[in-house]
Amino acid sequence: MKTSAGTSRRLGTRGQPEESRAAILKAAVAEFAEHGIAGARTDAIAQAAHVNKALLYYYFKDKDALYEAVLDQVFSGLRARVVPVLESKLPPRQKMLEYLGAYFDYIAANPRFPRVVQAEWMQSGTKGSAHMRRVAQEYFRPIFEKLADVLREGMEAGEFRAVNAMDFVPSVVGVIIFYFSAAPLMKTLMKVDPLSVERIRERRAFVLDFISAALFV
Amino acid sequence: MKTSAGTSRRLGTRGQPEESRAAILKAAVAEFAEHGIAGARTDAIAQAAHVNKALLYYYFKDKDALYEAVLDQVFSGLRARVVPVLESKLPPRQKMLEYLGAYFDYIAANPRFPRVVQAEWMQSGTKGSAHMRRVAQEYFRPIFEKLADVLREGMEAGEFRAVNAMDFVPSVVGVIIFYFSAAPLMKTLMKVDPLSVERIRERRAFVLDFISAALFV
DNA sequence: TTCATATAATTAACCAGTTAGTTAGATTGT
DNA sequence: ACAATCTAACTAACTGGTTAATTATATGAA
Repeated sequence: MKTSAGTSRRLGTRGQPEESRAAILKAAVAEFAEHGIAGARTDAIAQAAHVNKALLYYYFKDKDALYEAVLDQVFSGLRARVVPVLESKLPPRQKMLEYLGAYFDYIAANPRFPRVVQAEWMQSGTKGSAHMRRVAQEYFRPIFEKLADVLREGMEAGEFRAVNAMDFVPSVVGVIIFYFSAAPLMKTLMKVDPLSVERIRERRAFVLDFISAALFV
Repeated sequence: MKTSAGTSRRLGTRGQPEESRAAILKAAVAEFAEHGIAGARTDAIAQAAHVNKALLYYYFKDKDALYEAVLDQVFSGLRARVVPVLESKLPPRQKMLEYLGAYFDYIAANPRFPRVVQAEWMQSGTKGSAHMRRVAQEYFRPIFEKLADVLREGMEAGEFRAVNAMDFVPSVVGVIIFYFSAAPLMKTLMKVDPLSVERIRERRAFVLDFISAALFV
């Protein structure tokens, strides 16, 4: 139900186009996460989505555009969860905790997302790729700046230790994200499943405590 | 090709085989770091090493074996720096600080290494790839266990807060590594060069302080 | 109600460019 | 001479992307 009022467009459609598109996107997230941008195979995506490969190119311009759509889905979801918290009127300490929790929960609910992002980090070495810059501008900059505000506020209130946002923010992201992208490796190293429900609950508590201890006075 | 006049270092004739091998390996590190394992091009490696592509296959079985050699170089270097510290007789607090510093310095001196590793994380999604397990066994397990010992010791001495090694270790790695793999993105976001010498010095101080605050009582 | 028509959705088959890996031989120090 | 080192040229397989045809549905005139 997405035909909005106004000019009724003539839809001589069969099947559910939205379903196909969504299936493709979902399969693409998995494939890109698992093999990276260069390693992802369009045939594999089509097969996983139970769809002919040409349909990928019917809905998306090319592999790159499909990857871009994947990035948008991942980051718009993150933004939707996290920005409301940062724009709320909580005191800095609690706002930070809420932010950390929201971020963690989003990643925990979608453990393959970090890998999609890592694939993007990878994309081009020293200089940033084309849509890395776009993603940075559209998603990261606003979040980063709001987060820097919270830090400033907390430091002025004497509740936070003195930290540089340029140091603090990537550290937090690293702590949250790295655990999940390293999970397969950890699985081979320990007996415990790093992604079991209890483990994730423990991990969440640890992350909040760890960063609290590092940031709060 | 560089069949130029003059005495430009012409590897390729029967000069130093070790030099050729080393040149290939160095070029491979850069290429794998920049494009990941699937994105790396053997032609590009050969060209960067000023060597015929067939020579890669003279020294290394195939692309995969070359990547394995790259992994070994990266991780044996890390181990060489870090294990002596962990086996020294320092008190836990100082041993931990030494370890963090050594780790950080190794990565800072080779900022592309994290990307090589990320490429490996990526390699296979849920289950670990063949040589990820090997790397884990050969390099990570011993380091991890020694580190867990330090933690236990420090906690028993009442110098460390109560932390689970399974939580603490990947968090530390994440903090150290992520900054470098995110550097290209940060460069587009801030005015400061995240890899300048002063910035790296600042970053080092931050990391030590950040983790100290999070771990020490 | 019926039926031709337009068009969205979907596919099988194909193609051109790329890439890992090979082969057959050349070069060089000893 | 001869083996270690190195290369130009080649190939088999793969992969992103295209094309031409096909199916299903809505629309509207008769």
